[in-house]
Amino acid sequence: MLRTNSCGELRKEHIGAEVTLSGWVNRRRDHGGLIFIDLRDREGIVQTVFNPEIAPAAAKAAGDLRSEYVIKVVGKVALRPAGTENAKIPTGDIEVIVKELEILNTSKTPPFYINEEIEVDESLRLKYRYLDLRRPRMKENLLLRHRVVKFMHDYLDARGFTEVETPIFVKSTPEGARDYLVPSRVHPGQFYGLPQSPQQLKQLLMVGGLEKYYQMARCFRDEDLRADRQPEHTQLDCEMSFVSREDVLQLIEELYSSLANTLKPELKVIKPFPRLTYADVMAKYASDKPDLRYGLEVADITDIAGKTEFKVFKTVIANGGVVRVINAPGCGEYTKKQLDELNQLATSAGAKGLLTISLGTKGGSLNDLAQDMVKSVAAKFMTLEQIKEMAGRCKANKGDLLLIIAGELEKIYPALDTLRREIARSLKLADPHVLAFLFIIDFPLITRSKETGRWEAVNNPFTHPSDEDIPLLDSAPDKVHGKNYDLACNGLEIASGSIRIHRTPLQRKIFKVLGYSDENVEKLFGHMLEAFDYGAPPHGGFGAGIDRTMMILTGEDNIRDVMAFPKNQSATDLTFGAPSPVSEEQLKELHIKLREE
RNA sequence: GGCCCCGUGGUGUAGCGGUCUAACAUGCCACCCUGUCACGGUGGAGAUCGGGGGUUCAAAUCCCCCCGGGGUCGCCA
Repeated sequence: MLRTNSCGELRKEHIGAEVTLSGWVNRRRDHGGLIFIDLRDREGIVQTVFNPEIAPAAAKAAGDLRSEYVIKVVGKVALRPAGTENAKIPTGDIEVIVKELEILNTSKTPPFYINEEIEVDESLRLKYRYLDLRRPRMKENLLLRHRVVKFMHDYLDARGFTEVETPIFVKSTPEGARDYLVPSRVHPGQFYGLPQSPQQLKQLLMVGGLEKYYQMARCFRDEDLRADRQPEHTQLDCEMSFVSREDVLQLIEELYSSLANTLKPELKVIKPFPRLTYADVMAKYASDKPDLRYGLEVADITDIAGKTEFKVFKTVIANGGVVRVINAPGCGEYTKKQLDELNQLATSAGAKGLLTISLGTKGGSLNDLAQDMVKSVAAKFMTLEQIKEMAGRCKANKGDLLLIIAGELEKIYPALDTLRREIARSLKLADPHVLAFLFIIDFPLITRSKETGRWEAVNNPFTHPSDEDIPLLDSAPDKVHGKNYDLACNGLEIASGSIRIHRTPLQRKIFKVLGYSDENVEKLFGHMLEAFDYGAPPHGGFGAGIDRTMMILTGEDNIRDVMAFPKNQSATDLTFGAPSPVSEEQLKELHIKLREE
């Protein structure tokens, strides 16, 4: 027997028990005579004591132990002598007096600390991921991830959902992201595509009468990586028949709030989740996934700006542009350098420039503000009254800093969003103990493509248009809203879904508006349309990102820290060294000849 | 592909033209140490400063190119 107990579970009630423990040497304190070994397993750490007077052989052997050796000890749980308790660890009241020691395996000195929470170069962590996983942070993240997924399974099972697996080798379509491809050995020159999501499959499951389906679905996208994006990620994929948007939103809200309350009770969830239309979030937060843990709302001051003598404003407005402001509270005394940095940030996010107006020093109210307290390159082109009016729009006070961006509406959103995040970050406005969920609804269904100038689906072509907007499909497709919805939290998009089209004529109509030829529709979506013809029920659902869910629950700002074996930014797996070349024989079997670049 | 940031003993950092024959902490090795818990003490090994080129009397330090890593835009639900 290798163990009777885990290291981490031992408490006062185990005193007197003879236990066998196995684990890793977390730390060794060799006093010459007495040797203390902190023994670590998944559940925690316990102090073991080697006393040459009690067990001479074991004590002698313990002198050779080094960090990360794997050992088995047999000993007795004892109360620690008075005054030597360690309040920092849960097992700190007791210790194990060792009688026998067996070294199960030795270890080389690890390339980085496992027993200390020190920031280590991430490439090194990824190369030795199996060592990184021993560290408390990664271990806790993976254990929590398991409980989150388990909670979702239980939650949905209790509500009558059935988990159905869908294939990983599916058909490649030109829609959406770039597909990962798998060459077919049996069919020369042909390829499978890996699913970007099981979208069509789950709709067909609804046609198949499953009614309530879910799956922990692996999704693949061959696009560049980001802090919250990996080439493969896991989605809680869910679909229901005979539901309205309201039913789906209720389910998501219940699932996420009970999940957070159960597994992370120390985090505060604001209920009910606010629902904002896409138009609202863009106007107030310049983002479709705003962090609502802080205000810093964007205000429109186009009208006031138009009355000033500031030429930049006049030109922008004359060209149909707008002027927006964000208040940076208490930043009125920012230095030239700090203002330059904000400017830099705004311009690199696509703004033509950033106008700052410093509202003097803290103390007193906006009414006390005098012209000579105002600092801005544009100060002489506007009256004190105009400045106060702008300040009032964004609830600014004396001592604050107005950040103003002028330009074409669509083009200034990124800069406003960037500034809002930056101010919140530097002022530490986002409470790490709050989960600020919100639903975004009433997205536009169809938009004009920037590159091709053609109409394209904002979400996917299966999203049901809002009933009242259906008549607009011919006259003004861009005015049509969809029955889709997003769940965002703390600045991340967490889930996304919609009520789908379930009748062929409407689906054909959408394809027509999107400019698909009849021939293409048959080729790409014929199987879907045919399925709808056989009594497809009304249905809708969502896909929720498990990895991003883990990010908000753990507070990690990088998706790699909630995955066991993630890829780095260049999509390589540093543990295995994938991707890698393959043999000529393998290529030949797949009928593949490499191209000269 | 564009922009920004980073690369110094095993690890984390300091040094930012000369006093660097590269410092500190920790880890590692040896010896000492019977109540520590980031144990303590003494001694020791360990770095061609990511690579290449250039500027200079002199480069870890300045410039250029390359490589690697991260963030971001494009791309992507």
